[in-house]
Amino acid sequence: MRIAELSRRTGVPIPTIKYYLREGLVPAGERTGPNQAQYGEAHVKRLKLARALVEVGGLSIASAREALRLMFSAGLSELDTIGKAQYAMTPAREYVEDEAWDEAVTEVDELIAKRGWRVKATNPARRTLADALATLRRLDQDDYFELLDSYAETAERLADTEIETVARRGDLDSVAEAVVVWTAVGDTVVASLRRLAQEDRSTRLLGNP
Amino acid sequence: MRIAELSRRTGVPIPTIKYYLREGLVPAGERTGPNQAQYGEAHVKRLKLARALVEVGGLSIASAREALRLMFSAGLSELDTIGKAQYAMTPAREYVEDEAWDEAVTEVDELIAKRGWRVKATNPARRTLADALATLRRLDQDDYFELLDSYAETAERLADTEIETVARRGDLDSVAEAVVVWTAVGDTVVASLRRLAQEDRSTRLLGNP
DNA sequence: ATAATATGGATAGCAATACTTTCCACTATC
DNA sequence: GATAGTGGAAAGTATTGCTATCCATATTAT
Repeated sequence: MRIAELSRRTGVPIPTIKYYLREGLVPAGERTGPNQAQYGEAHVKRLKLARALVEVGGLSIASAREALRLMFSAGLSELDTIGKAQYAMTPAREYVEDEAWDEAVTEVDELIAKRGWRVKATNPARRTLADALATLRRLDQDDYFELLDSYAETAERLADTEIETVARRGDLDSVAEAVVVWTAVGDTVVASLRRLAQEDRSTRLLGNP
Repeated sequence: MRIAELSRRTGVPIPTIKYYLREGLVPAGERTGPNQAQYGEAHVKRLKLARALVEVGGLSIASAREALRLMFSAGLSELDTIGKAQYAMTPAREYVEDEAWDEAVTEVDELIAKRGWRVKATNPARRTLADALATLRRLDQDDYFELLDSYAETAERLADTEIETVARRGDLDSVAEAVVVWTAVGDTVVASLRRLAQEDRSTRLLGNP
């Protein structure tokens, strides 16, 4: 198929497809002439995937490219896949390293130790979490820390179900795809459900019957 | 205090403070002369809060302004507060209304009904969730829907703990502040914990001991 | 066969966002 | 009285994520 059909099949405008090709989110088609190329089902799939990461997952073009590149590079085990997906999906941020930050880092380390989680020191979620906790501290919202444990337990529950589902896949490419999709879109799913449950709970507790 | 101290106390550069004042994220100081104004502790707090929403919560300036405006406008009950916080924090998106979308909307409605959640039809999380589910469908990742229920249960658990903590606050302004902070920063906390737990679970299941 | 349309690829343009910079008349402080 | 800081307005800037325009060639329609 040529670019027009690729566009029709995915709903992505042609100029945007060209842009994604330039940016390496989607691999080039097979050249058949000076200004002709063929795209296949793999391109359709990849394009949909790229769009999902950018639109629903909120990843930047650069992060999405990195995530896709890592996922579908050869020689990765399932284990690598998950770690690298996370790495690619965490945008770089600068952290204010004040007292609140030091305490938050300690808190994260303690939580991980207490839970017995095996997490590499390089996992960027450590810093992201520390940053969020430090922010809460700076806003004098320290009492949220009581909830951390129940949050962690909840996260375990989620991870258990997810890993189980992902591991059920056959080939590595399916695992890779599932991990990428799941990590990115899953955040949105969890966040939305949390908001819905919050409205329900607050209505029950505070609202009229 | 004047702007330099406000900047020192919060770590926000003076030009950025001026920008936030222009954009209405922070109320103007009390004027004492043609080019002089006084800021107080309330300004420090508000500025920190605004920064947290933008930096950690990832809200746009416009969303942050809206969230802050709604939170601290008079005449709101705790209940209004939570609903409006969510509304302000969900950025507007366009949805592709195809078959996958219709099915996803039905799925969301069914889930809410099954759970017995009392959620207004206007809650934007409905659409966000439907969009995410439709995306999964379009990527042929339908088997994730088996997990939805366990996700929903997890979300309930989170919401229970959160509402309990927030409701414990004394005055409405504290509730408002907690809700705003919690909704925005909480997403990041949950997402980070989920990633850490994922790494742990995948290491256990797939990795070497 | 030829006219209209489409293609791939390169380059440039554009709108939105989140700041920064520059000015300026004035104020505070050393 | 010199120097630095202030509030406020306006213009400038860097980045991001597309769009639009060109153009030589290909494909398709007539």
